[in-house]
This record gives sequence, C-alpha cells and structure tokens, in this order.
Amino acid sequence: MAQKPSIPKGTRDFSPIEVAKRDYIFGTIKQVFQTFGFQPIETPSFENSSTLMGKYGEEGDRLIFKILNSGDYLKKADETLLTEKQSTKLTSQISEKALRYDLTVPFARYVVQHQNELELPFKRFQIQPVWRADRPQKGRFREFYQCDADVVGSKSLWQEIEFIQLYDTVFSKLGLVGTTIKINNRKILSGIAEIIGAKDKLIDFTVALDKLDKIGAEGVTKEMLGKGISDEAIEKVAPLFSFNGSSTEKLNQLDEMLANSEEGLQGVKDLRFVVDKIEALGLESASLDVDVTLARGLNYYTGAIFEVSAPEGVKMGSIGGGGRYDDLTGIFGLKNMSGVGISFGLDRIYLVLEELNLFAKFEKPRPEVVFINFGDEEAFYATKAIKALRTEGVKAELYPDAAKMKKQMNYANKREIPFVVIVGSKEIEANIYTLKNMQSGEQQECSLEELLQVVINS
RNA sequence: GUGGUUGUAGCUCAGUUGGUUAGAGUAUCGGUUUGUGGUACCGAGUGUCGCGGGUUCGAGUCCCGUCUUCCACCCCA
Repeated sequence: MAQKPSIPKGTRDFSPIEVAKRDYIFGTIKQVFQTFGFQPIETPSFENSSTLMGKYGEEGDRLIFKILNSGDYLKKADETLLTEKQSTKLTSQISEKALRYDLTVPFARYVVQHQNELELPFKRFQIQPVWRADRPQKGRFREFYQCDADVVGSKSLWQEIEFIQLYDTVFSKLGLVGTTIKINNRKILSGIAEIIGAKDKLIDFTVALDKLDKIGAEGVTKEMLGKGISDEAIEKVAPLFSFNGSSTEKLNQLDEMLANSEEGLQGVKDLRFVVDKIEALGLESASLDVDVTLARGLNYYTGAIFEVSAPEGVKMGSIGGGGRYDDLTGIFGLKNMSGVGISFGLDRIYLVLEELNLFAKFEKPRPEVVFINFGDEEAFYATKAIKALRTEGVKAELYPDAAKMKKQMNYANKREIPFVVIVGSKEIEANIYTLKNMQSGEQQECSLEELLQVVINS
C-alpha cells in the first residue's frame, strides 16, 4: 500500500525556477551586505535550549521547536511531572536542544563565545533558515529564511543611518519601489510610559499601541484599559492616536510631550539625529517614516526600532525589521556590548516581488545545448564535443538514453533548450555535427569550432 | 493556543434533492511519423473521492472526530 507523501505544515518544496528566484534575492542582499562591510558567519541549526528559551517572551518560548533527547529520554524524567502532565516543566527534562528561532540570539551567543577573537566593532551578516512552531498563514511559515546584518561593539547612531541606507539599497536593487521604513525609539516609548505613570506596564502599553493602524484608537484604548492602564493615563497619550505631520513636526510634538522624561527626551534626540541625516542624504526608493506606534514584540530592543512594510497595496506583514539592543549579550555574561541590527524576511520579499511581477525577466534554469543519443558509439563522439563546450562555459548535456528521437526532441522542447545537436553515423564519418536551432527550426552541418561559435554567440 | 475555511487522477477542476461501473481538460505513455520537437488526429493507463468512525437498503454527497490547505486573531519575518 503506497503511502501518500506529504511535507509538514508550514514547510515548502522549491522548484528549480523558485530556487533561481530565491538565489537572486539572496545574491542581491548578500552583495549589498558585503559592500556595506559585513562579513558572513553561520551558526548551527539547533542550539542548546537554554540559549534560546526565555529570550523571546512567553509566546516565543511556546513557538520554539524543541528537539527530543535521544535515547530513552523518559527514563530521566520526573515521575510526578509526567503523571501530572506538566508539559512545560517536563519539556526541560526531555529536551535539551531546540531549533533556532531567529538569528539574533545565536549571534549574541556567538559574540560572547568568540569575544577574544573578534575585532570590534564586529559587523556580521547571516543568511540561514529559522523555525517557528507557529500556525501558518499568508507570508507566515514554520521554516523560513532570515537575512540578518548586525553590528556589535558600537553605540554610534551612524550605524543606524547606515542600516536605513542598506534597506533602501537592497529594495532599490530588487526593483521594489515604495517601501516604507518605519522608525521609532524604544526610549520614547519608555518615556511615554513614564509620563503616564505606567512604566511597569511598558510591554502591555507598547503592544497595544502597536495595533493602532489595525484596530484604531478605540480598540487600542479598550486593550489598554483591559491591561489595567488608567483612563487618565490613556488621555495623556491620546494625541499619539492621531499623530501626523512631517517627521520634524512629530519630533517637536514629542519633545513637548516628553518634557519631564529624561529618557524620553534622549530617545527623541537620537531619533532626530538619524532622521535629519537621512533627510539630508536622501533615499533612492524607500521613504522613512517616524512611527511612534511602532513597538515590535521583541523585548530586547532598547534604542532605535525599525520595521519595513511593503509598498502600498500589497497585503503583507512586515518584510524586515530590527533595532538596537544594548544588552543582548549580558545574559550570556558579556556586559556593555551594544548592538544594532536588521533582518530581511526573504520569503515575504519573494511573495511581494511575485505579486508585483518583478521577477518577469526570469528564465527557467536550463542547458543551452542537448545532444541526441543514438547509442554508445554516437554518445562517445558527442561526449567529446560536450566536454569542449563545457570548457568554454556552455551548459551542455547528453540525453542519457538512446530513446526514440521524437522523445529526445520533445525533452529539448519542453525544457526550452535552444539548441539540439544530432550526431549519427553520418556525422561521425564526416567528423561534423548537425546543429538545430529549436526556435527557428533551422538546421546546419558544422565543425566543432563553428558549433561553439554559433552557440556562444546566440 | 482561538475562530472560520479547504481536500475528488501527477496538475486544474466538474460531479444534480444521497441512487448503477466517479468524469472533463491538461500532463504522461503508445501510434499516425523506425534521424527530427512545437500543431493535428487516433488510442491507453491512472483514483482506498485526505484519513477514521457513524447514519442509511445505498455516502464523493449527510453527521462526528482527525489531519491538511488557506484566512483572521494571538504573535511575528
């Protein structure tokens, strides 16, 4: 009984054409990373659970794929936990490894572990898959690629400016015009929370504020009330719900609102520095938008926060994000290592490029010439020519079986291979090749040199 | 984790108020054409109708469970 094959939910197979398109995006991002001075590293697909757990909040812990210990893993497990079905506690006993959830935390681990070998500031990029036990939906998978660039060992705001330029460069090169780079600063959010006396509820407050564009002022108010933030406090931040104007105007308003918060004012100052420089330098295809509601769930951010949204009209979650974290390595025992980084969501960028038809010029990967196979003697003769073609960098192949010619021609046709070479006893005898142009249908007899020339010049 | 949605041939999909042997297009293979593809014509094969249970004389069709798909929430790239 044949079993119907399937792949786990949230995972995908990639066909040759899809791989070609993905490689194009990878290549573009990689090349830009390198021109900005980043060096590649790679880390293992799975880490010790202790490295990952607790770094992404409670929700994050739930979404981490845990790897079962090998061997008789239940032997060491606590009987009581087992009978009481305490999954969370039991998990730490039967699983000591987990698939990485993002690239930032493994990078922090890497920095700490290799701190004595690194030249600071250290600029690294990393393009690898990550896994999340999430429920899939549009643009959300359980296995997907992240393309991260981070700098550690520098608090310079110039780094933040560079990242905005980096985003702009990548999206411009991909032909993705009209992206919006949203920027905010965690210190501003802290400052606001401080002003309204809800500092202890900073996370709840920011998560609620983050949903403004989705659920509106009313929804946000409702959610804040639900989290125990007072009416009075919400009234104080109400101006944020209808925040608009130019970046400078927004920043001026924030200065006023945060006059009594030292941290908040510092955030505005930092943000202003970055925004002013970007406005003076200009961007190619993206636009920068100061968005006070931008919060991002990850709680390790301490300074700037970035998020990139696709051009208007494309329904897709953010296609990139990042920010500054002052103490990500602290938990691994290395203090005072400020870092800032950004991430590209490759799979979502792919979907956006597809939707906007920006892959139009893509061709299926295929050889340029295929040699018809009439039998071993003919194949031997053909192989010599194929070797010569390959030496010249021409993608050439021999049809592996001496199948019916119709079948071989059909193969060339289906794969859109532009040239077919026919070699039978007639050709061998005259030491020539019959070259057929599949598009025009024209055929010519030629020497190896002529064949090379025609194919190369096509 | 919550709510909804989807599943029939390799692919895209029909399939009536439950009723005989579940169809079409496309793809595949063979032939018209033994050294010539794309077009045309002729022919062939293909399905545990997602899986498991139930109702019924009878289930692709109705009910329940489960998995999968897609969507929304939560969260996030």
